[in-house]
Amino acid sequence: MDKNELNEEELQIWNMWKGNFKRTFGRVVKEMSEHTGLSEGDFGILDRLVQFGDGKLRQQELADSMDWDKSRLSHHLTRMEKRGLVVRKPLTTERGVQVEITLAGQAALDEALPVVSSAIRKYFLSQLTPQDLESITALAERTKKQS
Amino acid sequence: MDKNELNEEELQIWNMWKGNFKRTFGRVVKEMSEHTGLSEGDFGILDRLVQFGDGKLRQQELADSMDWDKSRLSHHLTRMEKRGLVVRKPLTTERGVQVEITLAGQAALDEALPVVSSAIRKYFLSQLTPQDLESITALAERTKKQS
DNA sequence: ATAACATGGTTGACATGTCATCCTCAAGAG
DNA sequence: CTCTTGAGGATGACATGTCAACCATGTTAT
Repeated sequence: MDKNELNEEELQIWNMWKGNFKRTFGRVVKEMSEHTGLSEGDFGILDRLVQFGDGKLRQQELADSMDWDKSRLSHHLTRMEKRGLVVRKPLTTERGVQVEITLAGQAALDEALPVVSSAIRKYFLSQLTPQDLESITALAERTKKQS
Repeated sequence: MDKNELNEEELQIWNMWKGNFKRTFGRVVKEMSEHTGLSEGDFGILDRLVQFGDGKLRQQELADSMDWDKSRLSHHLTRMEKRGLVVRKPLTTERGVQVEITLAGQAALDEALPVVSSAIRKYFLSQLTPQDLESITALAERTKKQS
């Protein structure tokens, strides 16, 4: 048995797993962006601002919670600021930058939340069996611990 | 019960599923790109050229098999051609363009194949239980059939 | 034949991601 | 105090993705 190359079934599993994610995730993101004009990144940022910081967060904290590096976040915030979704203010107490959601940002988020929820239900949750739930949970645990 | 917003567990499932994919898939892609300089798109294109067309494919067929639109593929091929991985030639028999893998492209693919296989084993296949296999297969079937 | 339409591809503009580099400011080490 | 070091960000260059417009060439209807 060849240790290197994947056999047909192994390749199939990989391709099904990848294809399923891209299909489903793409549907959810597309439904949101078509209905609200927000991208996945936009939504993640706005959502964290209100969930974790009551509308404002330090830039570095935001980057950590998104699992983005500081450069990526900086670029994205620049674009979002230009669209009026957030503002950046220097911190007074310490070094760093405070990111705050604007009224327009809050409005966009409020509009997006139900769309996202229903899309996740329609394209993802509704397709899951109880077995799938177990599988997803356990697998996520396992890969999180990997090197 | 609120039909719109997701409850805590539903949100957890979505986030675990999404997080697991991005982590695992990212590890595989990163391992390949670090070892061979090929991106995910590069690899998919080169692999299909040899698997489905013995080294050459019509551009539109390639786009279909990648599930990419023609624009995306056109841009990507332009960059790959510049790096010497493929060449484009007008078809003589009919309208359209023939994409051919070059020697350099074949060499890059040969180098990448074992790296990709071992990365998929290490980060993905090795983490799967028999239950996971069933779950992945059945779920992929279900979502493929969705609207 | 010619007008309408579909197919196969390219292009430009812009959004998103990644990487390396640079800048500023703070905390310690000498 | 000066020198190094690291944290927090910004920036420029370039790769990747998306969308709409464009162009050329076949096909079909009238």
